[in-house]
Amino acid sequence: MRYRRADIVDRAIDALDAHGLAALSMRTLAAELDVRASALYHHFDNKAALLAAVADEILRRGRRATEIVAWEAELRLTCVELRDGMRAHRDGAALVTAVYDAGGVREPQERMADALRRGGAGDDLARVGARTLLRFVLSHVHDDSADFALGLGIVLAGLGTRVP
Amino acid sequence: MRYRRADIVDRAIDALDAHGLAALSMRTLAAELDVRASALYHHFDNKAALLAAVADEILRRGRRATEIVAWEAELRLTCVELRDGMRAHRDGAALVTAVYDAGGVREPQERMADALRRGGAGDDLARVGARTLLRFVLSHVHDDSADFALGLGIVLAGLGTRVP
DNA sequence: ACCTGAACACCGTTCAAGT
DNA sequence: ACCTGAACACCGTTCAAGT
Repeated sequence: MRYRRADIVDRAIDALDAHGLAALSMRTLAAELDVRASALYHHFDNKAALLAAVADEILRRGRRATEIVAWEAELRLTCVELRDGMRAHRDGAALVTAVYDAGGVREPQERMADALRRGGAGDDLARVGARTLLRFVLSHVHDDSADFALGLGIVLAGLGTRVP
Repeated sequence: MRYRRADIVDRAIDALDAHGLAALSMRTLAAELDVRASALYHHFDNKAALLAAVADEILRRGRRATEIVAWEAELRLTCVELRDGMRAHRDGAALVTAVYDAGGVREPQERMADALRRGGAGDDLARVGARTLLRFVLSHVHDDSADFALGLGIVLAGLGTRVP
């Protein structure tokens, strides 16, 4: 069989759902594709690059069409969308967090910073607020939904005391 | 040489400072102690147990005597202490986060929940607020101090809108 | 363009045996 | 009580060679 990058990413997401992140090695993924591990290096520089592509695809699939609403509602919706996207796959949060920590998946954070600026926040507040929200989501993915909503409300209320 | 658990934990912290978490394998640590890797399994069940002991020791060393103060100041101090403890060692944050995610190092979170309850928060708010703060600290360890203080102020202000 | 085969330099963990 | 020696079943990555 001959594959393209997208085929490998698709299969990696399947493997993630089936066996989890700890079991997603270059060798096991290659075996699922009935190929040697070394073949994957034709498509990706290394494992980190492969995981980054997988994280991007997971978040892309989780994204819904977003209407322009009041900044707080938009931020809340973005956070819920992110959480849902990650929860749709086994170890999705662990994977996205690893890639985020390595400098990837910056788009959601920029989207939230834009929303804050549209709401009247200055550059520093928009930047720090967006990062705080993004990290809140990453670290609370596995809380139950009530706790997540309560914690998110706390952070948004804190932002509300500082956005005009 | 014959060692005790504490000797191994001390050497692991030295190795962490010198070479980082990624380089801290059972084999490299054993080599620094001039011992085989298998000897470490006499002292710890597995690598996760060893890392948990290292994380506890890092946080214990980072803890300063805390006076009883107003709940917000106490929370702020606790967060700064945690951050300082982790920043004192290379990959300290990555290590403590890994252990926290595995269910370890619950004491700081309990301390913050107590502070919130003393401040008048209900059980749910104390629990979620403490977790939100703990995770804020874990995920902002490497921000510069101004950004950390600003973000922490946001979360504390949010709590302030809910604690009587 | 995409893949194989073989190798290199590692891992965590187990366990009988030594002192 | 603490450690060795040897093994088992893995890793990520490289690279010449094949089609």
